[in-house]
Amino acid sequence: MTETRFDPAVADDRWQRAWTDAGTFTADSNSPKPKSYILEMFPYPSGRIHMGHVRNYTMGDVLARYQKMRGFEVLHPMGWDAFGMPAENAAMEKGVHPGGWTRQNIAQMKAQLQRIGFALDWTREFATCDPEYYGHEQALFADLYEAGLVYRKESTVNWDPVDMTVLANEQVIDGKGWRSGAEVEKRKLNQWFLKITDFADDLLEGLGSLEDWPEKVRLMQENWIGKSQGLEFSFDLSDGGKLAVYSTRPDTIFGASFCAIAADHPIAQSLAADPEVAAFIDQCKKGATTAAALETAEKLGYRTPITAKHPFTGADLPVFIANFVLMEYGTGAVMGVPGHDQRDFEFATKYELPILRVVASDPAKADEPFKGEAEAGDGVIVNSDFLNGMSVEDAKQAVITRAESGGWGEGRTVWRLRDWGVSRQRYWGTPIPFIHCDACGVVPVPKDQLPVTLPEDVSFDIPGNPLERHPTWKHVDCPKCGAAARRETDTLDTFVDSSWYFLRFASQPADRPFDPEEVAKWMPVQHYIGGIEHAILHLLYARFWTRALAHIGKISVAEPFAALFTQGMVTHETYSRIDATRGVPVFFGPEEVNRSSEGATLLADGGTVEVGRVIKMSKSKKNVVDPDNIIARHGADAVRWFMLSDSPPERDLPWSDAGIEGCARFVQRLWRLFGQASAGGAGADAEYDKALDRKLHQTVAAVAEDIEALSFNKAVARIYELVGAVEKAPLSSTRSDAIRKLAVLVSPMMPHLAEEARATYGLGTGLVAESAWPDVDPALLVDDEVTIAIQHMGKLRDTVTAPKGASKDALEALALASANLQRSVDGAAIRKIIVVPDRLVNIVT
RNA sequence: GCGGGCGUGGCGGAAUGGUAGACGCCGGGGACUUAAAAUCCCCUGAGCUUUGCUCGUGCGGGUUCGAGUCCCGCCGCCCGUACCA
Repeated sequence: MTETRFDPAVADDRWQRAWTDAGTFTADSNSPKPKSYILEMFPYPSGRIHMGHVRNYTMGDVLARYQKMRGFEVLHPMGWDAFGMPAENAAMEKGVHPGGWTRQNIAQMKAQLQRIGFALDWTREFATCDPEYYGHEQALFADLYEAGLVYRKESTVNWDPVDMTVLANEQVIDGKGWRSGAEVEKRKLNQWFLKITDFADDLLEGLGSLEDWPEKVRLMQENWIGKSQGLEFSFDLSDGGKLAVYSTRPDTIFGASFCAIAADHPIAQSLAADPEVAAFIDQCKKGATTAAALETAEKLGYRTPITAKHPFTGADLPVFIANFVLMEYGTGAVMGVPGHDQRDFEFATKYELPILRVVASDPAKADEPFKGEAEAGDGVIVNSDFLNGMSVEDAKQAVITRAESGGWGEGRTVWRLRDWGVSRQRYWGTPIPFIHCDACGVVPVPKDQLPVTLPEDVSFDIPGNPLERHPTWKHVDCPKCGAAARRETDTLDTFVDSSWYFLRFASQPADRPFDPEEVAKWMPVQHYIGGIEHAILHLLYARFWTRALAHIGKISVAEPFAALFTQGMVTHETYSRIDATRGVPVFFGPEEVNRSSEGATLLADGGTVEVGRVIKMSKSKKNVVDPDNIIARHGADAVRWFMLSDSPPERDLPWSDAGIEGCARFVQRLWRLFGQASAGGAGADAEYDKALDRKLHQTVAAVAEDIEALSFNKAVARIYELVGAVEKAPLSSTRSDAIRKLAVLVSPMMPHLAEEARATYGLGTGLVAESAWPDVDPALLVDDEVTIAIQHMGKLRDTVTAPKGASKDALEALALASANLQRSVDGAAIRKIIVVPDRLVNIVT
């Protein structure tokens, strides 16, 4: 046979059409087969598919194709998380409509995904900006309102005083508005909230059932929900009033040396007649609202004339207004224990307040000075009257008991988790379906009037919410009394859109968000794959929506995702030069640079550029590789193979040209091997090659195991080994059989190559994508012989071959017969011999 | 600041507490070729007094017959931190 090359430019398109024509990946909910729902986090349509998407969807694709070969009816859908800020930014910068921009991006990205040959059921595609989708979302939101899970309250936002608009945290840079450069202020707005805290206990409990979630994600969610037992109690104030505080560390109450209240605490407000106090309160309003900004900002306080009486010692503690205390948490006031809380320590140091030790590593160290920081750890209570000698836990209980019997406080379970603020003062999102009437108050839009659609005629030439300033959109009649009323102009957080999309993929009736019976057939998602950056918010919100919908009887599953996998990023080295005049680095893209093993030069002028760290691909660092170019050059299968090779899927994957070229070479190497399928083997028993057959069966079993564990890099390594072994094996029927099965084995990763090889070389009938995974003969999985390590004092001295399952005595004898071992032992008395069957013998002298 | 994770050759990585470096990339040598590409074969952690020995999994301790793996304390980097998605 003349040697040919595999041509992905022809084959990729041919097989993508064949799968579409055959409806290979269209999920049938009425199939009698067991169901498997494979889902990757749907993309935001930013414009182009990037390598991170390719990696994410390749992993899901391998699973989907593999599961299909294992006899499952697979649902593997794709859609678009299409609302969000980038569309509005594009509208501002380019003068386009967010909807048009988004639709164009979707069309482009869909075509890109199709060129990679993903086994997706495109019949279920939708975008969250489809009025049909967000209309159903509005109906669900109204249902949750009816169930008492939606309410309104004041909360703080970032306010740009120049642009007169709310800023997202991302739009606040170093405490300033990204466009205006003005110092950001905190401002209060009346906003919509979802009662996720009603489900705090359920969401925490539920983590225990998520055995196939990464331990780290469960831990992060547990800490985020943050259940803790503490004490709420009141101080008697010098002005005759009371100050309620909450503490998770009542055990340290004897260490309290001050109290601190939030700037918008009623007591602070009551003192605001004093211009100094008013000025301080104003100062506290400066800055952004993020936890990181609040926690790292310099601790500032204003000492009020009021003092608080310590409930045990009777000491008068100064009361401060402080910028690090938030009205939203607990009671908006805290007791300051500088010795055992880092924030309090910094505050006390600045304002020269006593720093008392009430916890020590042991009672003898009750007077040990602090080493420049608070000690938040465990220990024994000291300097604390009746608590002395107790553990931290016992002391907490003792204080709570004493407060409750004394009637001045009580134990309370509190959660770190806060209710979910879903209001956004933006255009490109789901309109919140409510109407404000002066007479009737807040009235939901009747369901037969849904969807509340976004107006098309909006402008983005000035900052702020276009819905707010639209001439007619918000002016409506009250559905209840018919009087003139105002439509809500806030839209929903886009995390709401992504909190139930997996249900809509499973079932898409026109008149309802989903059909519970159809949903029950597919849910929960068997494998959910996406980035670790979603470990908390998206995954917690989706879990909450699922539980909330179950709570109001819409569905019967409690947890949406049976198994979760968080994949790493695709990274690339950076190329830069320092701009001589401005002193800042100027970055260059990989296509502008000639990279050799010694370094890199700029194609434009031949001068050297600095090769920087390997970091996440980003436009600003220009270290982006476009999947389209790579697919055009090497074909989809080489890219897919690269995405799965080398790096474990949960870790970052550094992109390299050498790597993708190696993958493209391997595709051709396999193609050549597939061409040898009919060489030599006539099927006679004499041609049976047991060693090769064993390798084949072991590899099939191991690759299946690796895919199921999503250890794609190990599956890839196994396949390399098998390919090497088949290439080296003499011609035989076993070898031909191995080649045919190899095409099936690699097909989840390299589906186009597998189909083309089967069709060209007659390796089987029908589509590989619709074939069964090869069977494994368990008898061939076990080796007859094993290599035994011979150690002296834990150091390797020799290896010997022994029959599998050899007795301890036999292995001991083999070890002692080793000349290398004897030389090392050098006649010393043997104290002990450790034998690990089929593994090693360790001689201890 | 707080919560979580990661750290192994030149590079990506493999390794139920049991032979550290499988597999791939890069690099070196060779075969084939008029030549190149492609392909194939061999070598490739460091060092040494090289039948073999010593060192070596971010740093410092510890547990163990035996530690990349378990424990304690550090360092560095990454993710999240509630209005980026």
